[in-house]
Amino acid sequence: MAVDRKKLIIDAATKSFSLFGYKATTMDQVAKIANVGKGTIYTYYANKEDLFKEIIGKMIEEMENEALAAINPELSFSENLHLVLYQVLEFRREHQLMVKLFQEEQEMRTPAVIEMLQEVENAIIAFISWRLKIAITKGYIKECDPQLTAFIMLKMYISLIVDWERTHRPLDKEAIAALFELYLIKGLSL
Amino acid sequence: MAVDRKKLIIDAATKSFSLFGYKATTMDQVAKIANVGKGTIYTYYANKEDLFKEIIGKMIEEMENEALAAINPELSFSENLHLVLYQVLEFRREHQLMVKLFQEEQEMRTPAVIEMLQEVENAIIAFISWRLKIAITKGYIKECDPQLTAFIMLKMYISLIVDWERTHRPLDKEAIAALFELYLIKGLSL
DNA sequence: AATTTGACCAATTGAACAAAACGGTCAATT
DNA sequence: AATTGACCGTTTTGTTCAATTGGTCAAATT
Repeated sequence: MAVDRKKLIIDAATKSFSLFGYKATTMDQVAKIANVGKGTIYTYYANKEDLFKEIIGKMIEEMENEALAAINPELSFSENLHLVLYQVLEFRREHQLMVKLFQEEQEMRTPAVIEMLQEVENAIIAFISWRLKIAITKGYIKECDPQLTAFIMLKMYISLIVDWERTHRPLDKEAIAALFELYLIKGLSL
Repeated sequence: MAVDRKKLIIDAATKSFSLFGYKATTMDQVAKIANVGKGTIYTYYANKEDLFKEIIGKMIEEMENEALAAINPELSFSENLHLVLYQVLEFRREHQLMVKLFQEEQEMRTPAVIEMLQEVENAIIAFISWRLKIAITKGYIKECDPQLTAFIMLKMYISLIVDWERTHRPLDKEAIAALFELYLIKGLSL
């Protein structure tokens, strides 16, 4: 085997999507960066969106691995929850492709991008939901709908980090952990 | 005094903003509906945005009154919190002007509309924050930053009602109250 | 004299058209 | 059998220009 053209294509597309976003990435460009004829791309992927899906899929896998790696069995459930969610949002903030896609979602509303980001959100919720089920079984937390609870947790976390920072000074990692513990785990009642 | 031209203008503008949104409402149209020369509008308001601001201000007042009216002193703090937030979101859902503005915000991203909706959100948060301060003083709930807590409450509430409904079957009023109580007041810890 | 008005102005918008760029195909090439 | 890029129909982009817009102000009205 001389060169793995499929890998060349994925690498080229990942680079271009990260640099220019989905819409601004052309198949000609991907072919050129990959040093491959445009037709070759279509022997591996049915269309542009299909290529995009594969790359997002790999990114989700990567994110899940990082989230799993963040879990520390020696710490409490709520501390781990914080670590995982923080890891996820850091991933969102640091990975060029992710940053570019969020930008494109709210600036250009590219349908394919909106769809894929929903996919990413679903994957995150599924991951948290999975950990919640374990926590409930082991009796670490109350009975609750894991799906809905994971949804609320992610939304609250995003609110605390992304939305709050839009109009106020950012909260540091410890402050977020404390707030999350207060609001969701302990509750406001005395 | 023959006719209150200022009131004619406000009524006309409110009607037009509610029917067509901010961008699609022209000053000529407002003048025509109000049966007033266009120049007259500019004796009361410096520009279109100024007129818009006045109308949003009146709407916020109306919303605050309805929120206050929803409070029932015989019920617990958390029940009242639910009533107020539910009232606010019902207002958002039912008032034609509000509906139109949310539509315009996400479809056309009109800057003046985005700015005013931020103003509305601030007013809601200020209102909840005020009630929270009272609750803390009276010892109904734990010490916490009222501003930040109100922010989180509104965001969580919007998540439960608006965002959740986008991909799942809607939660009824009682379910939302129970979830709000579970997540924010009691907490997930055993 | 004070208030109200709509013709008027500069700036913005959007319809219409042409040109360029796009995703995807496939006959020719390796 | 695998790879390619010229080619095709469609979509997007750039450009023009007339119509519309927010805002002004001299004239008309009270």
